[in-house]
Amino acid sequence: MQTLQVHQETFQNTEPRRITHTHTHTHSQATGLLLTQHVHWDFIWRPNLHLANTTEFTMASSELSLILNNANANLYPEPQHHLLCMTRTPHLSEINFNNSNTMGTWDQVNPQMWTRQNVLEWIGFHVEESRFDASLLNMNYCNMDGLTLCATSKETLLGMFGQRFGERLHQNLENLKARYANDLSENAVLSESELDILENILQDSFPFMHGPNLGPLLETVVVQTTIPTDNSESKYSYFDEYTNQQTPESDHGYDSLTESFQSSQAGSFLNPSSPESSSSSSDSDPEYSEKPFSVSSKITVKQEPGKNQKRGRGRPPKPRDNEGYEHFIQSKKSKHAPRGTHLWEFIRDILIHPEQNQGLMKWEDRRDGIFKFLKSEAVAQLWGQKKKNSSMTYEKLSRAMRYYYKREILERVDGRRLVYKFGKNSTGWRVEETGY
DNA sequence: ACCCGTTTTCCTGCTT
DNA sequence: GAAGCAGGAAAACGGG
Repeated sequence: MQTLQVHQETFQNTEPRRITHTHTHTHSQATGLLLTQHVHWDFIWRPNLHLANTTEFTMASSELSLILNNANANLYPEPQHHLLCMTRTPHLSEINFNNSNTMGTWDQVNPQMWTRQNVLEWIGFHVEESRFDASLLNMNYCNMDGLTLCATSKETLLGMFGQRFGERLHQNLENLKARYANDLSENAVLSESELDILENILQDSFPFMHGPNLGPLLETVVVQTTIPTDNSESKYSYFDEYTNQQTPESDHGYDSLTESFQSSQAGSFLNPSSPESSSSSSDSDPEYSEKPFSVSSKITVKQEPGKNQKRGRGRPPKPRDNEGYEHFIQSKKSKHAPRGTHLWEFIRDILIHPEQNQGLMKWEDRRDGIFKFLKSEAVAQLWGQKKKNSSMTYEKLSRAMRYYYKREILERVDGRRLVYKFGKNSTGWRVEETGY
């Protein structure tokens, strides 16, 4: 058995090609050698801070948009950068360095090593393959890492994903597990080429970081570990992790709307009828959500003053400060930027989950798709939150709504304030489509 | 670089 | 008068 150590200095070195590794020989029954990347958590979630351009933002404050983002991630899967997929403990030999497989990274990785994003992509792949109605998915059940997934019994999977889709997932998972079953003790040593590739990945991942800057951020060690194959061995239990997550503080100073969503998030958004949903799902962005521990409960970002400043027509340019993290986010997302949820989809999703929307909107006529804004400004705020636009108002939102008339996504409802109707070009709201 | 689709912003006039 | 509606105009912005 060999233990390989890549020291922290490796990443402080301005010349990463000098990565060194040492071998120590020990007798061990360990089944594998894992490359563990400890990325400091402040780095992981600080970008979220920057993204949240709201007056006041708490980690738990934007639940609806976060949940919707999760839903988006499922509907429009976004390929993740290698390193961000590696925040748990992937086996180096299992990393798809080419990333050319259209199936996604998960296909090249032992399911036990999957990140939550990998699990999402895997589920998304099967949704596509089986033409399963993704709107029936409970996103909370999709938000688990590979270790937890592998530790989940068939019965539980069936319960989570339904008989047919659950069966399919279970079958495929078993196949994938079997594929990697004999491979765990192999590739314990990094070859020079693998080290080169690792260097490249690190460089790609932190293009704005150079040599010494990487040091404080990355602390990479290679550890010898046994991969648990049993439920009881699973250290990072999905259920433990989420049920132990702290509840949002009540005095965070966010608006009442958000509070109402905080209090309503115990259930699943996409599948509100699911009984044992206990996930908080407060991970705003799956890419940065691989944190094994809770983070501080409140983060406040002050908004710039001067909102009443007179300005010209049209949309002002977005602020371009903080190039560092911003650039990282932009470059990472630009590869395959997801098609964001459209406004009408956002509205629809609020409507089809009435127990989650806390009286923001209601159906006037469910069959005909007629609905009404009950808290118009609150909905606008929420929409703005989703679009990282703290100055969204109902007036602006309604203008966008009116543009839908022409495209027949919405139809006019004359004489009734705050009332709209879904048009023939909208989908996903009908009882036949949602199942409830 | 340019086009296109989808907003976002601002505005005027009208209706409830 | 306030809130909302209607829709023109211009601009932002991401994707192709």
